[in-house]
Amino acid sequence: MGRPREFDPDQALGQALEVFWRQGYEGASLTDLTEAMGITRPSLYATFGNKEELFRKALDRYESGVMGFMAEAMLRRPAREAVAGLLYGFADAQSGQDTPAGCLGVNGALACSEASDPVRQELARRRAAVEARLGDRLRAAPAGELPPGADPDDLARYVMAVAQGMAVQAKSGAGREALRRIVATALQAWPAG
Amino acid sequence: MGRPREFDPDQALGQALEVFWRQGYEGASLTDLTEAMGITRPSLYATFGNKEELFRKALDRYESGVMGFMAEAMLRRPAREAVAGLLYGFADAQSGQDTPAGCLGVNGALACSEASDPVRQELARRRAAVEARLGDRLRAAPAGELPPGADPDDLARYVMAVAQGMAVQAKSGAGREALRRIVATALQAWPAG
DNA sequence: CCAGAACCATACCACCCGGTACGAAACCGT
DNA sequence: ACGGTTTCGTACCGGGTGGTATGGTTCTGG
Repeated sequence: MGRPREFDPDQALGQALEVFWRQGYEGASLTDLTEAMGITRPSLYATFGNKEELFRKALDRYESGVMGFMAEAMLRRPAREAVAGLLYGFADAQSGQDTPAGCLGVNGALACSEASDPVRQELARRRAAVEARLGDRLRAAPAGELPPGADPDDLARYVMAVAQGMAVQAKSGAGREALRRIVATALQAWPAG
Repeated sequence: MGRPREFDPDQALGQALEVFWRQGYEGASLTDLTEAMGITRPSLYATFGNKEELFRKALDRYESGVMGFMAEAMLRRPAREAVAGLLYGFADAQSGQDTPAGCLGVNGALACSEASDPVRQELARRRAAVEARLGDRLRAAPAGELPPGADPDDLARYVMAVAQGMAVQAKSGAGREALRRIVATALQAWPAG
């Protein structure tokens, strides 16, 4: 019972995700968020808790939506195809025409003040989780699928570094074609293509 | 004539650089800056203009100091050695024990609010300048020094992406050894090593 | 020894931040 | 139609932001 809410929480969360994606965690003010979501401040707090919880929920949605391609890409074989699928997927996700440039996780990872340290640590944790998943995937690959003498964890770290570097460039204006060329060059480190 | 200032502007600028490096442009408040510099607000404004000009001066100092190794590294031959020198130099600069983790330029490049858009654009411009310099260096290399079929601009973009990716990881806690392994893996994309 | 100039320190400005108290409005069960 | 409950809208809170006005202090040139 009681007065029904006049907005769709899912759609509002989507708008919040876009604002966070474009402006980062600290760069997105409550005014920016509520205006984009079409919601008043108290409604935001009643529905999503506070700014940090709203960000975490937006992050969940980002991972399960925008980054949803990862699960499938990880399964590809041989291992080089999985890596290629991941990198090209990242490149496309960071350069979508209807989405902000760059990566939500990377954008929020660097700056700014130390007040948002919990958020930064959460983002670092999630990035580390992806890196670990990739390391597991590569470690499970049949002998011969990896570059000779390469360590799976080193490869995973390298792939993540390329992805994060692309995120920086995308945020600075690099287009999809430029990112895809980076991926193609990066894959040269993986012979037997 | 007049009362002499009681601080050394060069040393104060060095302290400001460290604060900007660690906390980013927006993350560094005037209180943080003045406390680290041992200076009052009006002294800062009288000596350096305003926060943005102070940041630009810190950036100049960063490029000529911390990034000073680039000029020498660019001259190495063959071209692969120049790239290796750059990447290992970046890795070390981003993981110094007495300096903040990560890269001043990358830290400020991503977040946060759009109020600091001029600063972001300036940083993007400087990064593009480095990329262009590297592209010129590679384009001038004798035939055969580059990977077969590789475009110099693509290579330059790739190298910058790896460097920026390392900056993200360094800011997230990656140590010097981890960064150096990324460089070693990245150089696998450049055969004939 | 004094006048003018430069610097230092305090205290303040308007503005924006994340977060909330409170009353009015809209709904449901009875 | 009415009481209870939930949401909405406004207006506000303390605190921090970048930036500055003002007055006292310390120096140099004459």
